[in-house]
Amino acid sequence: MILPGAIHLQHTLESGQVFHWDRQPDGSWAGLADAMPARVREVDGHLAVEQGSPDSIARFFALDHDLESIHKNFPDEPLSRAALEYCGNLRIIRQPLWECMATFITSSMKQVSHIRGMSLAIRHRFGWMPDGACVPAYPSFSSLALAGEQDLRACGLGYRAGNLLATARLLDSGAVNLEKISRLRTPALRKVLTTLPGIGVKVANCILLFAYGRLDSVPIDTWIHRLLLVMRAGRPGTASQLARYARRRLGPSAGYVQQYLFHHARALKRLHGAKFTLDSRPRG
DNA sequence: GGCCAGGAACGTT
DNA sequence: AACGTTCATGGC
Repeated sequence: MILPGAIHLQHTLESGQVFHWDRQPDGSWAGLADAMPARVREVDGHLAVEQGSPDSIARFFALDHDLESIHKNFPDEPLSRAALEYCGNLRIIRQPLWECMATFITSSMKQVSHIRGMSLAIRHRFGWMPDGACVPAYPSFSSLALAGEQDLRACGLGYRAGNLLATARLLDSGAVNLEKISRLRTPALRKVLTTLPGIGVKVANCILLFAYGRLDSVPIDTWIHRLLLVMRAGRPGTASQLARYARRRLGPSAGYVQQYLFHHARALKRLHGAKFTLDSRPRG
């Protein structure tokens, strides 16, 4: 079954927004959607469902996002245009709230490949295997709330283990309900998210963008920080100044632009080994 | 071996 | 409010 809505699966699944999908030897991609096994393939720039629920898969891959309109709103600026040319039809997907939150709590000061490794270790140790799946489902916050910190550290989390455990326990206690707060407007939602252990502004913006579908949210990591400085011709700024600049400069779907910039920049580094001539890592 | 990675928390000015 | 430090782990 071919679903409507253009998509580039490799750009979408290997751009550091989700960490459990795997390309199979036959070229299809295997993962989970709504905790159900899913296998999909890109056919003619569209998504073909080979296993799983088409409705769940369409929702997970956010095939309802109007890519043409989003692309039309990309800023008229060289870096954004180059990124759009490189990875058009990359989609920002709609992830389960807790799974997205948990993986990005573990993301701080880790490379994308490490985040993937930690996520898989947690799935194997604490998760469960749905019938016919290739990878275990991510454990619920209630399951992780029962884990010991040492068991989490054994998954390679280091100091992040305490934060993941504390947030899992908070959610399990009912102090915060991830579904209920989804009715809040973005700034209020961001504020609630940043009260949780291990979630600062950057991780909150990842959750807002990749799970809550707030497409104007811009996570500013080391890569985006450097790119914004290049756009500003090297003019430095505080974190909040750069955030304001990004919102204004990247337009109404700033989160989408951000993801294309991030993915393109990382692809260039893999090809050429170099980053940018302006060196200025974010501090604090 | 030094350096850096999709940062956050906390202390000091 | 703006900086500095510290926090584990792994790859190059």
